Amino acid sequence: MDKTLGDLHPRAAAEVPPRSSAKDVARLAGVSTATVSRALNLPQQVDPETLERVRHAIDKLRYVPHGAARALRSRRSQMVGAVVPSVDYALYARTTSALQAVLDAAGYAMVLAEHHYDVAQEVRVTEQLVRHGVDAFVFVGIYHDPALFTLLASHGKPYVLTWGVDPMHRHPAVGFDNRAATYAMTQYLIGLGHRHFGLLSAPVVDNDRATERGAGMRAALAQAGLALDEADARYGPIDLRAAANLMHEILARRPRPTAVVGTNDIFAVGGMLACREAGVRIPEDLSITGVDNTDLGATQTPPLTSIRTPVVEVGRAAGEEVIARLEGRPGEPSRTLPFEIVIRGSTAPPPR
Amino acid sequence: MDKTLGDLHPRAAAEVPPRSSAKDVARLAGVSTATVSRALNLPQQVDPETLERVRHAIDKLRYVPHGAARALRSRRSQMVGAVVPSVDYALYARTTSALQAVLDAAGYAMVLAEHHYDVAQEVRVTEQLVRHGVDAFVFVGIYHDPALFTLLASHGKPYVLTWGVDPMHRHPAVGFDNRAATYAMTQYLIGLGHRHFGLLSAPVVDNDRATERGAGMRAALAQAGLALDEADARYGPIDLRAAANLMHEILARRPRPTAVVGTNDIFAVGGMLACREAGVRIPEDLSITGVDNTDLGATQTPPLTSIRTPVVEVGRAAGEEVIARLEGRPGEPSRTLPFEIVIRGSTAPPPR
DNA sequence: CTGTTAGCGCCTTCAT
DNA sequence: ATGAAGGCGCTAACAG
Repeated sequence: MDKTLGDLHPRAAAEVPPRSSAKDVARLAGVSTATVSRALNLPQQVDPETLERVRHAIDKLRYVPHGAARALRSRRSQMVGAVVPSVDYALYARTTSALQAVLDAAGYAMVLAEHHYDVAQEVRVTEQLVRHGVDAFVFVGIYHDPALFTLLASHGKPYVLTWGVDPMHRHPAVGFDNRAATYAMTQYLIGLGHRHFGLLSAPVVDNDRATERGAGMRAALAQAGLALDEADARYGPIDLRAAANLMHEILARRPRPTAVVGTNDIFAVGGMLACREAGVRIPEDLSITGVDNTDLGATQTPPLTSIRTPVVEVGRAAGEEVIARLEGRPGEPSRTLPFEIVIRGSTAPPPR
Repeated sequence: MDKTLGDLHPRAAAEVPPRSSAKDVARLAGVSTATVSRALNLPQQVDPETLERVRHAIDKLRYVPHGAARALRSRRSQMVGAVVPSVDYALYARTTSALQAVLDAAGYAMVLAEHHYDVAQEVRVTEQLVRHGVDAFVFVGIYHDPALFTLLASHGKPYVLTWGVDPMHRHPAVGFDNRAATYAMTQYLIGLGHRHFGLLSAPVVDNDRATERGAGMRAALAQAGLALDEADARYGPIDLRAAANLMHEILARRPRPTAVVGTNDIFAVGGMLACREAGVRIPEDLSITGVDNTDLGATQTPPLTSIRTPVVEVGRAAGEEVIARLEGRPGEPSRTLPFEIVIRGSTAPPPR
């Protein structure tokens, strides 16, 4: 029917009945707007009978409080900004999801922004979120542009850093020790007999996770009297194909490393791809390891040795910490969560 | 130093200097707040010299406009709600990321909420976002609780549905034809000679993607005079281990299907895991296919035959559509984007 | 327990 | 090109 079809097109905002306000609810319930506000925010202070009348009016009018007005008056928007490099990396998505669940349960909305590993962009999007009125922030990583902290301080916004530990304890942080993770992994590889290592990493500039993970590997090597030849290290974007291409360069080295550490599972699996293409057998010819213990790594043939990092717990704990600060409770200055090596089929003693 | 350390603790909000307002900027620049507002929103109407003075004052005071006040006054918050089942599914994360980029470029903030495949929860979180003042919405999927549309209509919020097509054109939608995707895939398998099929799917209740993908498979079978025995179909959560367990049940069937269609790559890879565990060879003994063409599937041994769905394009287009509606432009009533079968090593003619 | 009152910070006529 | 003034919807302070 034409009439029906005509009705389907999105209507201009002007044609929509104006949304009802606290005043409308007050009128219908025969109370003042102050009582409506109290019914919503401090129901225990309202006479049960009045409360009932107000609630009925709210339902009838489909009243939903105007968040901006509330935020303006109460100086709290009940929104938290989550600023992450990219949710394309599955593990940041998991942390973000856990954070979202905690915030939602406490009545906070989560505003998400990405900066694609660009510290300047990170400051920019954070200022956008300040502009939009978010009350507090969660960031990924420990290192950030000093301008970011200036911005946060000048607006008095609480924040929590995640996915790392702040050695100086200058900022509240919830995370794990990235350096210790690759340190442990490298020690394990050394224990298997490996002496010649390669590294597949994200660019370390402005990226403390990558920096620390590389440092952990180098520290373990140094402790065993070994060293990483920079010619055996490759840096590139977190992308399977890019990682595979870098791995081909490592495979071309002579002598060739017998163990390659990826700073996360994407690099490691990209490396495995290159090995398949080049006919290099894992783990007989070459051992390879990742970090973050993704499904991607665990389902490879052979399955990838990796490190289970507590990404979900980080998101959850970050949510708790940021809410604590928002509600005036002190919160932990920092929380360091445990990781765990998961040994699978991609590692073995070196050939010969 | 103790003094320094003492300074590291998060300060209570009260100790923070009050953020500067347009009034402060006006005073410093020697103009009225109206001019400050114009300098920000209609700079071409302001004398260049005055503009310069105002901008200088803004920088000096680190002034950031108060979004809530602006939203209250202008009745637009410049925030868009993205309501997705879960960003844990990597593909929704990619769509969300693309959406975020488009919104950010246009000055909109993205508020993210998840509902974990619960339609009632979807209405609940959407109302939360309305409460927080978002101007418009993007949802995943075509089917939703009618109460959701009532809510949106009663608040006059524009919205766009994604990841599917609305056959009735009742709602603006940006997506692809899920049914056609599995239809094409099943036809391809039939062409290889398969006659006995299994299905690994998400629960279809309230999930149009799963429903349509299952329907596409059944339609292709019917067209070839075949049918899916419901005893060869299994439904469960989008989770590798869960999918593997369901696949073990299918593998126990006698006679056993020679081809199993997963409604996405997680199910298919979970299925491959079970086959490895059971010693069933792919593709010699059994063919298996996914949908969404993830890295997870592409890197398996053998690599998974799948369907490249335009998940990034969907996010981008949804952003454009929702912005168009927000800015009063009409926008397309719906956009259907193409998909593409990607044939890899997990499919072959049936045994014997 | 409830009503009255006074803004929160900004944008937007209406004047000038 | 700029200023003065009112009010968006709500909550906090103060009465009663």
